[in-house]
Amino acid sequence: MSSSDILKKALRKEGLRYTHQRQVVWDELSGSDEHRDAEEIYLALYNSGLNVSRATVYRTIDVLVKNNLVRKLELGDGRARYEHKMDTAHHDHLICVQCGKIEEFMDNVIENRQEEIVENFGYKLIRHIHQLFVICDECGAK
Amino acid sequence: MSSSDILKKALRKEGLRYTHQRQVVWDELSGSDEHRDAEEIYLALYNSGLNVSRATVYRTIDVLVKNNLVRKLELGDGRARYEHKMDTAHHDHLICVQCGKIEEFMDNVIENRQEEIVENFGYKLIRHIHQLFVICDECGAK
DNA sequence: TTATATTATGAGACTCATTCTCATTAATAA
DNA sequence: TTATTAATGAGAATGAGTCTCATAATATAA
Repeated sequence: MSSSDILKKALRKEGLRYTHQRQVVWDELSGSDEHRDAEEIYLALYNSGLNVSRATVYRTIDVLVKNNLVRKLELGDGRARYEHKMDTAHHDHLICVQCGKIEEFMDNVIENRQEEIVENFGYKLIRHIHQLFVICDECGAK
Repeated sequence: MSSSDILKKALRKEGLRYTHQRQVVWDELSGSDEHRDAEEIYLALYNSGLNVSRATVYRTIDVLVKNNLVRKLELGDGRARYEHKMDTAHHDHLICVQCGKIEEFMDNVIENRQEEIVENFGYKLIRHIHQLFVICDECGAK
């Protein structure tokens, strides 16, 4: 299924219209594995001559997040980062506190433990945030 | 060691002055096990007739966080919550996505796994955020 | 204690990411 | 096509948090 088919399907499911702006925002996100904030997405489009307003970038990202095409990362620095979820398995993140580099990790032991913990409380797990703030090899070498 | 001795010690270590405002902000935080935001702290003081400015509440909390007397929680909703760290062991949080209730958990298996993961990357773990967003028993019962 | 030096506070201006408003434009339905 | 309705753009508004600077309070020296 092509990038535009995926988007169209999600929009149809939500009863939303397929627009040029929504496509280019989705293209920008799905075409990179970086973890960028909304302004970076906006500027990348702007610098490609694609004038999508900031408001529309934010609105489109919201739609993509709601439909599970994009993941929103809150790192606690006031700017949310976004990553597409095409062909990607679930993972969490390591963030270097010095250089800001973001790596991904996934650990089944932890995933299972989480479920057990929540179960013991008698609760239901909806989602989780697990971020390991580190000093990466390059920054630590100095 | 009394609440004010703890504060005085931290301030002395930082070369900061011991003031009435810093004491009442610390009293407010250390006297409750809730997870409140800066505005709630400010209002609690205000309603007790203690007029500490918002700026000073923020500045004092920063000092307390830096000195490990208070922990800052970023839940991704744009408002940081704070909890005191007096007589408390390390723990992470469960947050009900419906009612906002916050519970604490701690799991050694997960703690150890984190260390191993970071080690495998050749990185050094500085701190972590682990939040389980759930539907709690009360909200799930409906 | 009293004077002096220096830090802390308060009030409100400011910042910055994000959301909202509303007139205009574009996509879908008829 | 046209009519209907949703989406967009521009910039105003919001809101948590930070900054400024004149004034007040604390620590230091005498």
